[in-house]
Amino acid sequence: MQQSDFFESVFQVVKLIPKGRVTSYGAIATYLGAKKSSRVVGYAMNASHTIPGIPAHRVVNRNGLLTGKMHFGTPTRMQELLESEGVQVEKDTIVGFHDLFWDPSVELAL
DNA sequence: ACGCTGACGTAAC
DNA sequence: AGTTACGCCAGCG
Repeated sequence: MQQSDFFESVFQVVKLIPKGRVTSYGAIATYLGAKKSSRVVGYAMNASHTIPGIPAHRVVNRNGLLTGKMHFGTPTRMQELLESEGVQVEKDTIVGFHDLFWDPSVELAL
């Protein structure tokens, strides 16, 4: 495997996201020290389809919007998974996103 | 081999 | 306050 060091790092962080918590692409990018590469983080998620154990549904954009929901096979799959973990989702947006936000640069820094 | 696009985010206008 | 442009990197036409 070893897609790219950046991809690999992203996958590691995503896999560390606790159940019932969510994070943003930018948060991961910033944690990796490349906040400008937030786009690449999202792109890494796309590659996560080829790798098992990547809860990509726990990763949303800065607005808490399920931008990648359409990539889960069904447009509602991502929302279903989040709600299944206790995350309230309304209109494809995570309710209380700021409260459920899991920042790797903070959580992993401890 | 070259260029466009794409699960984002920040800055500028 | 809303819209447009740019940066980043890899996959695909």
